[in-house]
Amino acid sequence: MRDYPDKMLPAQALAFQRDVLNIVSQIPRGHVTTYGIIAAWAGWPTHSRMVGRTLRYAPEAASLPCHRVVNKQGRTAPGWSRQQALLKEENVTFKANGHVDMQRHLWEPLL
DNA sequence: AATGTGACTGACT
DNA sequence: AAGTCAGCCACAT
Repeated sequence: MRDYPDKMLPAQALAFQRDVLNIVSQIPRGHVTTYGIIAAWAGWPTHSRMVGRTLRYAPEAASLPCHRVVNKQGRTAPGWSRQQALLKEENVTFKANGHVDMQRHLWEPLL
């Protein structure tokens, strides 16, 4: 199983995974970011789905605040109901439709 | 080789 | 607000 795009050279793949995990680790408490933003920041703007894969299979996922990653609509990960509870614990607010209030909590990496 | 399935996104209705 | 559809990729069947 690989957690990175086919077209990447091994060195790029390592950088991609490193960047993804690094960004996730930087998301401030009470904020969220999106798969697309992470992918773009890592230099592969069309690989938002790969970010999801990388997080899903990341061994050290338990030590990362990966619950602070949602899709652009503010939807939480399917099949992971606990994610919403974790976010609510840090005062992240949800809209009536069950989506994160992105307007208020979206965070983007700087530089 | 072909098709279906996602921790996705954007542009439509 | 909620669906649908087309791109998007790696993987499983």
